Amino acid sequence: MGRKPCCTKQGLNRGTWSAQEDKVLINYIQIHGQGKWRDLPLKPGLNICGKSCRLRWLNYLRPDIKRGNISSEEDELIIRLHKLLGNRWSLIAGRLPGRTDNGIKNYWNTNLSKRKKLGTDHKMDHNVGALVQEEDNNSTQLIDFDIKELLSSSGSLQANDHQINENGDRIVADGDHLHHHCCLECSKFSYEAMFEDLMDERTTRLGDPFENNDHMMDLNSVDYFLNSEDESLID
DNA sequence: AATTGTTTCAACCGCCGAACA
DNA sequence: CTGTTCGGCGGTTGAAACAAT
Repeated sequence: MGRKPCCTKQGLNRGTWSAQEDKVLINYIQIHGQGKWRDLPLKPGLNICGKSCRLRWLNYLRPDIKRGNISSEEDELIIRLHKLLGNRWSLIAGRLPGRTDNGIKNYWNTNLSKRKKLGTDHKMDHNVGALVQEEDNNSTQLIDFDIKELLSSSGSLQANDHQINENGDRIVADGDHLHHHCCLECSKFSYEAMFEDLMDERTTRLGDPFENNDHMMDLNSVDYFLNSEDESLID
């Protein structure tokens, strides 16, 4: 019944990795590839839990990793992606080639969150101008959300003639799209789900702004993606 | 040079969904 | 179908490095 246990987790080394342990791990992955973490503690000279091995490889030893020296472009991108995605570090890291989720999380916690507290990132605090498509009696309607209002924790949100109160309850209009994001049973409004759908919907219409060429993504395309209007959907 | 305070970031922890026997 | 583990994730910790006194 069930899987075999991965390791006994008893008597395994913890803490800072030695150069020898790094060498064994790199050697193992070169031969066996990633993903066989369970077998790693069995390797001679590597008495470390497989989970720790995975973390060491992904966050430190991987050959394509970039550490430190976050460029201003990356800095700006992290802020914008964080505004869109929240603390979903792996998603953010996926858009920054060579950067790890742990690295970006650390960077945010030590630099950006501090900056935000000091109120010095106001230049990034512009409207994204999100558009939500809503089906209503077979006609397509656009709802223009003000992202600043959307992200504010208090007050009601205006969406044309629709309103969403601070509890996330839609109190005027009806529509499939908002139904999708407003869990009426629990009255919880999911910004994340809404942003995900916005991203998907815009990607379909405008192409993937994150489609990169193995290196740095094009910030201009992100600006276009985030700020462009699609006149074809407006009545 | 010694001590104390601050910052950085690698590593750990616990949770969750997927996979598996 | 059920119970268990794996792999992945975000939050947090704490040792090491650095700065200030």
